[in-house]
Amino acid sequence: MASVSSQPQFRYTQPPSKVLHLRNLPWECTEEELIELGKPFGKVVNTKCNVGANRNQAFIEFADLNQAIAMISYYASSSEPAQVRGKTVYLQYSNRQEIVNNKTTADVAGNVLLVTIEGQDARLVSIDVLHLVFSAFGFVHKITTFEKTAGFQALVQFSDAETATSAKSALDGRIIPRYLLSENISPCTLRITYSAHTDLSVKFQSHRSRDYTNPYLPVAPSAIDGSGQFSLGLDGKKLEPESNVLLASIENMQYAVTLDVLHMVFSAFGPVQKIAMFDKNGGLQALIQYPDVQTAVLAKGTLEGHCIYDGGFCKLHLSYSRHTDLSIKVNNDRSRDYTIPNPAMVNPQPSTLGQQPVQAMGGPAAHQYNGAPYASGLQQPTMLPQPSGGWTSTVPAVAQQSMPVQMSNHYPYIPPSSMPQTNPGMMRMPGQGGVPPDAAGGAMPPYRSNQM
DNA sequence: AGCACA
Repeated sequence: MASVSSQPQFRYTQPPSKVLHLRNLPWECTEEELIELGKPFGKVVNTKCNVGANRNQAFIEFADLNQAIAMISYYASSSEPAQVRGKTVYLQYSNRQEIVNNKTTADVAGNVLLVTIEGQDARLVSIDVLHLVFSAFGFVHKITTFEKTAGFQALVQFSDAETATSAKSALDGRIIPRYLLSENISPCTLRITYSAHTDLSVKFQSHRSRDYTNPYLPVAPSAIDGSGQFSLGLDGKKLEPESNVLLASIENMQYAVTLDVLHMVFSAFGPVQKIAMFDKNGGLQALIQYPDVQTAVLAKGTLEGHCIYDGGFCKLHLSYSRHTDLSIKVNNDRSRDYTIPNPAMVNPQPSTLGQQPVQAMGGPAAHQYNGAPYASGLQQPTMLPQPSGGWTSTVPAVAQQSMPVQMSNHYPYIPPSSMPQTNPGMMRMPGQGGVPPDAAGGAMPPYRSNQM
């Protein structure tokens, strides 16, 4: 205990304490900055920053009460207010006598992040979008989401604290990129702290929790029944375990959808290995095989519910197939194995549908897909390294620009002349996971820091 | 801009 100043010449709303309460601090104010601020007045023995709902308050504890008084006194009569990074901070005695527990779990680095999604439509953010966002920093093992008083929250598990830290520092306080969300969803801010968890317990794959280390984990019973087919929508869905093979159903197929059209559409996300088309329940379905699950997830997340042609034609519904490797017996206009090295094996001539000439679409159709092509991240889109550039440069394959060369070799089917106001290469993606408008147009650097 | 504790 320090000797108490017996001179009440400075009366403030709070009785003196060697702990000072600061407010109006800039976000992400560091302990070092607090120490710098207090050092001229005495020995700072403890600090706590990021306090309060807005995390813009802090405490400084001096070794001696007189030092705290000196600081308060100084700024009470100074013409220059106390500042941190040019921002005026307001000081007063704390109503506590010491800083307790300077390090909370939220401050101790761990491999699991506690993410609070803030915003009007926070709970419309799907677990898939979160997965995509956090995968930019490393392999995401598990995600659980839940509703608390703090709002919509998620726990995101990485392999290690370093990866989690890079994600935290890049994403904390940023918004989820708009193009990952439906247009009518208002901006959602991420607030991130560390969780004390080290390994989340995920019993089922569901719209609320995922275990990406175990794609064949049973699907939650609650997610199975009643949900039937495609629940589209903005929030959780995806009832089946992820797979590298997608099952596509095409609704409202006013125009023929050919193998080549499917190949082009799905190649935007990664190499398509095999496609098999078949009729089911009077509609057309297709199985599309990628080399890896991540690519399929990306394609599904982006394409689900969207139409191949403008005007609501040929709407895609995607689910995960239980297949992992399709058996293509013969290459024809309904099925093809693109991995077969000898092109002579492939019959490029659709037999039932006349192949239409391809011009008329303002450049190669492939370019329409520049927004979501795969690129370097192809093999492991979740392994993109590199925290330093911020996630501007690290975000998933969605952001990559380069286009697979082979795209230009494919001939999208052009529907009959009655084709409505769009060319077939142009996907309309109004919904969640949609490619940003610029992306569809080809020129797009969506990962600007100012978009976060 | 007003006192910490997923």
